[in-house]
Amino acid sequence: MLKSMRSSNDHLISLIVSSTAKLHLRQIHAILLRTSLIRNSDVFHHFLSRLALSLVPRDIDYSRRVFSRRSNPTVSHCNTMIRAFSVSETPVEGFRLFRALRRRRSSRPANPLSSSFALKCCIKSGDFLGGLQIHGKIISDGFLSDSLLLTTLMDLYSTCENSNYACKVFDEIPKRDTVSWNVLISCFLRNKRTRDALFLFDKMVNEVDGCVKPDGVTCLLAVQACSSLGALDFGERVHAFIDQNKLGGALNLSNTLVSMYSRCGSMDKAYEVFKSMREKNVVSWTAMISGLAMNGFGKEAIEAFNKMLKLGISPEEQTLTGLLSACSHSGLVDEGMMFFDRLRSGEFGMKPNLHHYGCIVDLLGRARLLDRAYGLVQSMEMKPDSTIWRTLLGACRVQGNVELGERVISHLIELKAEEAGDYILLLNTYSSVGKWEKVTELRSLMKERKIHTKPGCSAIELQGSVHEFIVDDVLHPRKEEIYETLAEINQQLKIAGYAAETTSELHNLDSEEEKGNALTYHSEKLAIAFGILVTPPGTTIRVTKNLRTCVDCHNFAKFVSNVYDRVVIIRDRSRFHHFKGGFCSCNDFW
DNA sequence: CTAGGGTTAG
Repeated sequence: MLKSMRSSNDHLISLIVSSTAKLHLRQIHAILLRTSLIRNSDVFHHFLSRLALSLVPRDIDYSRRVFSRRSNPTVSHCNTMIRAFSVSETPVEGFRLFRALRRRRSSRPANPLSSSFALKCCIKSGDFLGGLQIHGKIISDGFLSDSLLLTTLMDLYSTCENSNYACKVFDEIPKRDTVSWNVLISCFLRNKRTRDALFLFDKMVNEVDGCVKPDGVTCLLAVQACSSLGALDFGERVHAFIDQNKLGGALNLSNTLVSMYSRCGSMDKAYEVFKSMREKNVVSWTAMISGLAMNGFGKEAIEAFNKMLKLGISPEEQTLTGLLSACSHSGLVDEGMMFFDRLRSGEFGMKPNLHHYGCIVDLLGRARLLDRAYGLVQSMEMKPDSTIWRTLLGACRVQGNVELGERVISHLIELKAEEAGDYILLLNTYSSVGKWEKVTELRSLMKERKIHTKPGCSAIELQGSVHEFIVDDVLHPRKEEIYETLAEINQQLKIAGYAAETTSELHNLDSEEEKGNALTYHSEKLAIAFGILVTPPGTTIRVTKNLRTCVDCHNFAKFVSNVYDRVVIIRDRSRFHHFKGGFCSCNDFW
């Protein structure tokens, strides 16, 4: 009798486990209620996890209802529910349930899975304090030996931007495996410790920690790190590692490679990877289109977009952002407006978002149609954000439109989103038309409001290691040689007709008094000088910069590319400048 | 009162 009952339960459970459709589960629910089999803890557990975790789309309300009707939920039942909340829109509920569970079972420690799922709830809801509480409970429950749990804990500190704590937890993990390493790498990546992330990758490759080896995820993270640093050599090394160890093939990894190569200014390599992919999705196409856009291949980006449509792949919002930015970067005004109109008509199944408007504002600004750009911003159905205004401000700066510039910055101030860079743009607008009294006025205002500029930072990669420079850098070990080289370069360039422009571009507020004689060295100049110093003649110099390159440095790079016969590639905040023989690929006005 | 947990694309 008992045996037959168990076998009928088994049958039922296998039925539950195999169902993913909501309707199906509802029918099963009805049967379970009618037969009272729902009371069976085992059956209930399987039913709940199916309903709460496997159902797509998820139905958290239904799950919550089912769960709350259970009179004596076990720890497993609660865990399932906490886990369901951790991936729901209301993760706070999961944390609440965790606390209720612990109160109820005060005599015995909860099982480590409860803490794990509750941690995920805190991570999702950004509840750092709740996470800290759980950390305390992990200690008091004696779960510090649970490597998986500690890995989740690291992720908590990672999302709370506390990479030092994440490191501490990492050191305490008794058995570190590839995933723990990956979480630390992803932590460094999220917290702008990109070089540390690459350092860890190297350590893993060299098998510093026993037999822990990089896997596909490690490589994906490393490629992302290279992408944000613009470290092409390192990226190629990681790519080679992927091929050698047969870790490639996954769609997300290939997509990341495409993006990395294009963000490192190597469109050939990006296309090579793209072409070799057996399967491509929207993300692949978007990566390719955005890459082409960034590198100034506007026509090719449009071609790629049309081909994607032809293949029946529907674009996403980011695809359109890439396409429209391609049009603006390459000065394809008519094409850009045409795509924008099609977008607005609803042809692509979406409405223009802020990024799309931003691209068009940029497009119109570059085409010197400032009034039209301003009109468009005012006609937007959503509230323009600071980026939109900032784009417009950039256009004002290029065209020396003081009036509109002032109006735009008042919008930014109204949004309480004005940044130091915005004041600099306005400052440069004033100085470009010679309004010096306004410049002085604005400067004292900035001093008064204690507005500090973000330091420019440039990076250059040499033999796989990345060297970073800030304005007037004095930290680099070879600073003497670098400054000597820079002085020599300046002399050479002067002969060729280069004149440093010290009046209209003032990134550094405090440099006014020094301006003229000893001029400030922007980080990109230092990086370029370093490149000239340490690489053999003819080597391409690749520099990555966090801000927008100023007119003077842009000019400087042009001359260097000619006088020293080098290809210089600068990655700006949003795009690439390829300098060769005294010219730049960009069609900006300078 | 066993089951069940951690990282990852544009």
